[in-house]
Amino acid sequence: MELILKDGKKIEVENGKNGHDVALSIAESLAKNSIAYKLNDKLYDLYRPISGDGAFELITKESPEAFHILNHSAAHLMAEAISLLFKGAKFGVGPAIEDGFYYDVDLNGYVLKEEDLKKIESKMKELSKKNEYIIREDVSKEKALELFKDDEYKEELIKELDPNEEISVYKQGSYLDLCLGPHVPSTSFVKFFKLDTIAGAYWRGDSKNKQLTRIYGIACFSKEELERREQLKEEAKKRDHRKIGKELGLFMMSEYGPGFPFFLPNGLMLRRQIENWWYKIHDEYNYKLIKTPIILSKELWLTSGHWDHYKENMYTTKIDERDFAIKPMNCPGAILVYNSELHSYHDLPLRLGELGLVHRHEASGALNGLFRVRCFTQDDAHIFCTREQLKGEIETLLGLYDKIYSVFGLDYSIVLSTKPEKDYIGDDEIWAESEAILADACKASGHDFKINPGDGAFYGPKLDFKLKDCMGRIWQCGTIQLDMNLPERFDCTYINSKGEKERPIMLHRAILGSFERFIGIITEHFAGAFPIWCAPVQIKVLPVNSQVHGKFANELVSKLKENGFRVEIDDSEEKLGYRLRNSVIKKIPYILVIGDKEVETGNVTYRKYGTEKQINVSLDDFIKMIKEEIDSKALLVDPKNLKL
RNA sequence: GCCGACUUAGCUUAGUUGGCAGAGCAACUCAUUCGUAAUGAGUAGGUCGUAGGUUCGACUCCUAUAGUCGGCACCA
Repeated sequence: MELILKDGKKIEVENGKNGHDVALSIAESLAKNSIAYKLNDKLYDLYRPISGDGAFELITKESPEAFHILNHSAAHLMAEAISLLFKGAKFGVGPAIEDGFYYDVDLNGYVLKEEDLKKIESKMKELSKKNEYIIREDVSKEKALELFKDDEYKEELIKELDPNEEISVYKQGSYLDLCLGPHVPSTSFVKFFKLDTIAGAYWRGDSKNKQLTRIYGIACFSKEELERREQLKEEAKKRDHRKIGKELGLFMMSEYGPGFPFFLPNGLMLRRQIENWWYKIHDEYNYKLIKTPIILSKELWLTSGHWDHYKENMYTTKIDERDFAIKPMNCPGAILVYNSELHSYHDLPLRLGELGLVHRHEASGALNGLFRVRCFTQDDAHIFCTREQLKGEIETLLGLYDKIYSVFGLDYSIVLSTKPEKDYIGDDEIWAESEAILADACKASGHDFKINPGDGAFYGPKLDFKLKDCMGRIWQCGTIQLDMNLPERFDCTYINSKGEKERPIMLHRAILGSFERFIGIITEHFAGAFPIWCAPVQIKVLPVNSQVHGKFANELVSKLKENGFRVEIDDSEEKLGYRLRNSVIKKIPYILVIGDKEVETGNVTYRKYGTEKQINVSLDDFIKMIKEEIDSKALLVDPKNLKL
């Protein structure tokens, strides 16, 4: 049989071993819009039909799609192994995911152990060696219900399918699964894999349902690829902000305050640099900066609607017999500031910025280092403007976001979330108009964006900013949200040019999101090797012999401090190599070694983090260089090329 | 909150069927005074997360509880 590829190339299917099955499988694939494959020495080249006329294109094994198909088949292989090892096991769903696959299984109350994963893996290897063909079959709904009558989960899924459509099932050996496909042609494709974690997961993702046992794994086309992915995980572990935070003395947690982080001297120094810079930029962008109280009365939260909609997540208290709540958001405070005086259209846009400390009672199981905490500081702002000013405001904001993210070398993408299907407030017309304004502002400032239909908040559409760190992980940090709710509830107004009261447009926006989380993200992004402008300690001075060079070294420290640098000296009576190592481990940007040579000439010898070169320059040149590096907010090292 | 795992010195950790809790790093002391990733010797440091229980005897087994971690759900 001959396959025609997209580029016109033809491929002959050889009549080798199992030639019949191969032809059968390809014929099926053609008919069912599934995948076909090439039978020769490279068994794992996958093809997909690009039209109904038998043309195929190559999906290289490097492509995400091939990886996806392989992992989906690995999920089936695992399910087959489980069905053989655990009689009566029932199966939920088992899809491929971005970095592997999982299957949700019901083992009748049996608690799966780590050792069981090994057993399942061995069974999978055995089945892989058997090289069972993965055959697709289309059956009627009745037939499908009959086939899966012993599995209530599959049954439930089948019942929801269109009775007039045929239902596809995939079979390999004794194992049969309800599945859309596609799959690799036979089990031997799934050769390099690993099962890594066992977790609980609600059936159909609903916490009202029973929890099934979810087993996660990963499959690759080669041993090397599998090892590479394992290594990436190892690297991520080394960058873990909880580990680095401890090593560098950035922050700590205490069992006396689960989810409430403590900032340690180094962590606070880092944070102060970012805060100072944030304040400075917001002054430049004509924000009015405020600080509003953490505790405010119940009535305020009733007016804002938080008491009714968000009460479970709010910390409440009583003061002098009156109910209060600790703010979970800064908006009402900012609105009180806005409403504290009468505004004219000349005042707008009014940008009220606040580094606001909020508390939210997050579920205990949601807590995660600095990524998910119960108290955090949002880099918040509430912008009050007229309808006409909206587009310009958004464009300015997009420029501001660019400026801030680029300092950290973080790429980002924008997602526009639009009107929910139901339970939203505001006129459809205003929704449409503001969605268009958000989209236009992105386009006008040259930003691509994706649309997430129906994912807007009930009170307005929003732009979300997804940051990508050096390991390719995505973090949602920034957001710009239009709010049609609170200005109404709090009766915010301004006097327009005709002397009439008018309702301003209100935007919520945060760039970093929360300081805590953002510091967690950049700690992992930089693996603790922060750019010199925000590094807790910028320079470490090491006298070769503290008795001989200590005095000179201390004078040098004073001079550097006078220049505003964050400097420490290590004049302990240890060998230079030992003290040098300690400074490198702490990821201090510059190490100055002071010995006879330096004392004589007055020059300094520095070693920059990430290099081993010793560079001798005059003190003035060194100071000038560091100042430039701080002012330009240069990265210390390429975060991707760090030796960890 | 739910499922599961984990919790041993400041940190990283060993501890085999229940029988005196062991190490490396850090700290401290002494010697060493040294030019780019760990000088050597010694000292001290533990109610084995917490509270109960079983047992002649519990770090080890059981129950409860707290915290952490991996997921799920949540993130108006």
